Amino acid sequence: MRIATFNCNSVRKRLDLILAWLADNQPDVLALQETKVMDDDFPAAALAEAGWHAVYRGQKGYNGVAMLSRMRPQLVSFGLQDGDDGESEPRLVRIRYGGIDIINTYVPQGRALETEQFQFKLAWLKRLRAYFERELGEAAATDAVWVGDLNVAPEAKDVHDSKKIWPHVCHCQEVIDRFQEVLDWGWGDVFRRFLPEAGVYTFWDYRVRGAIDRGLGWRIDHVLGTPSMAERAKGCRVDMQARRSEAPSDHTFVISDWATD
Amino acid sequence: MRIATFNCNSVRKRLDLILAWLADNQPDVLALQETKVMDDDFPAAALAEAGWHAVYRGQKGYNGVAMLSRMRPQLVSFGLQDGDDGESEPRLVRIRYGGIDIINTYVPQGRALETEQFQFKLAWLKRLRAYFERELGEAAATDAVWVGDLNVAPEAKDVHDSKKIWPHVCHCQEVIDRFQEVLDWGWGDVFRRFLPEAGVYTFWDYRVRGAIDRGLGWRIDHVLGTPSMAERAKGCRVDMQARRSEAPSDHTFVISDWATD
DNA sequence: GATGGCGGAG
DNA sequence: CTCCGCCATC
Repeated sequence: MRIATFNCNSVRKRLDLILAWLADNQPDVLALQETKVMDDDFPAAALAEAGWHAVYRGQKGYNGVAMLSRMRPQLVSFGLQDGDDGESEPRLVRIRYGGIDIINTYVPQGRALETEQFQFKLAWLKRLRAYFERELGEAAATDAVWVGDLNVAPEAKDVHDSKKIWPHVCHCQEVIDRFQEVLDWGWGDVFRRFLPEAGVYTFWDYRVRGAIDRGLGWRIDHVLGTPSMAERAKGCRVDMQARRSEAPSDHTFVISDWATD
Repeated sequence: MRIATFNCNSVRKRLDLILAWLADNQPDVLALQETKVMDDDFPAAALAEAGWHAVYRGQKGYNGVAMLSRMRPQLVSFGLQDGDDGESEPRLVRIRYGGIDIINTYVPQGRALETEQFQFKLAWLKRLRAYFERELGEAAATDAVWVGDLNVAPEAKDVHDSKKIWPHVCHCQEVIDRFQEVLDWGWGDVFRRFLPEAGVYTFWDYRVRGAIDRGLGWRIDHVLGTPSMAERAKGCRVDMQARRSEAPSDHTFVISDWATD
């Protein structure tokens, strides 16, 4: 089973890139974030024509998540389901696919430390921990994979210069602590199990010239698994090619492979 | 001598198209309208790299004219030079090239009949007649070519359905009369001398689906010459290929060939 | 429908 | 730097 994640920064702008990537990489599931499209305008027809099923929830201009898969998922749900779904639906989609719960999140970025957007991000991570507890139950008894743009770089090696960047909305103690509380539900970092070295990134700011070649990236896209899934994890890698393409997203694809049982 | 004209609808968006077209068609001079770029941002370097000299005058967002040529023009001037040059400079450029005065204009479109923009268009044509008289002197004694987007479809055959369109800011009696006054200075219609048949157009509205294939165009881009130049005219044609290209302008190239003397 | 400008976001 | 939405122009 191959599960990939990609913050596409507009699914419409990246449609050709995504279709080519799907054809080349043949994942079972591709999780997309920042689709930036209302549901009526999601390019479902073009994806269907290429043989990909899509579930998606978007809004005008920002956010938006989707799950592409070869077959229709067994179950689909959107949002944190804690009473504020209008807000959280374009940030969380969960499918059951091949007997696995796959959760795709686009965690709020948080804008700046002193803003209420940052407080919202912290609260969102707390709500997410509650979501996993409430919706998935015991981690030890669940086959689940969590992927997405988590907007958290938890370790020093997740950024190119931790001291220089610290404190940042994606790399500061409050966010790391809140993220750890989510992990404590029972998530294991599958990305780092296979890519433990420093300098492996998944996002490079458009505004930083030559960021890729200068190694000025961030590891904020994640692949995590419950204990049973962590055991089944066979590999995880980052596809740099897409980030170097003609009209790239500022993120790139992360691909994970899992034993089918 | 080959002189071409093209309303490019943003020289930056059309740069690759223009470079490819120049390489294929090897004009001596290419007149551009609606470059839509401030002078500092004109892609002069990329053109120079391909061996093309450029003179240009633009403004923010709208209008803007340029002349591309293999060699530096002998003389260059911008605007109607009647005291309102700030306005008219991004609409008129004149060069002397190979012993010929070549005038490139982007005549105001005129928005709608009841607007002051339409009155401005009529006044602009009057000012243009005065310009030719004042700046070029006697037509019979002048080797001059006038090209550009004139926003005038003077004859019924210049539009796909004259009765349906009439009266339109580009196809109504007032504009035709005012245009005739400009022609009366001494201009001969070289485009129509070589392309007299109906259904030959240079502009197709983006908003009309399948406009090209359905023949729903306008002939509003012109090539005219003084009597001596009309005599030297060897041919005129419209290049449909560019309008059918991937990311086209709504206009296409008009190419004229002239005996070198 | 396809430009550009602007302001907001990342 | 590159998206979005909105507005204006043609």
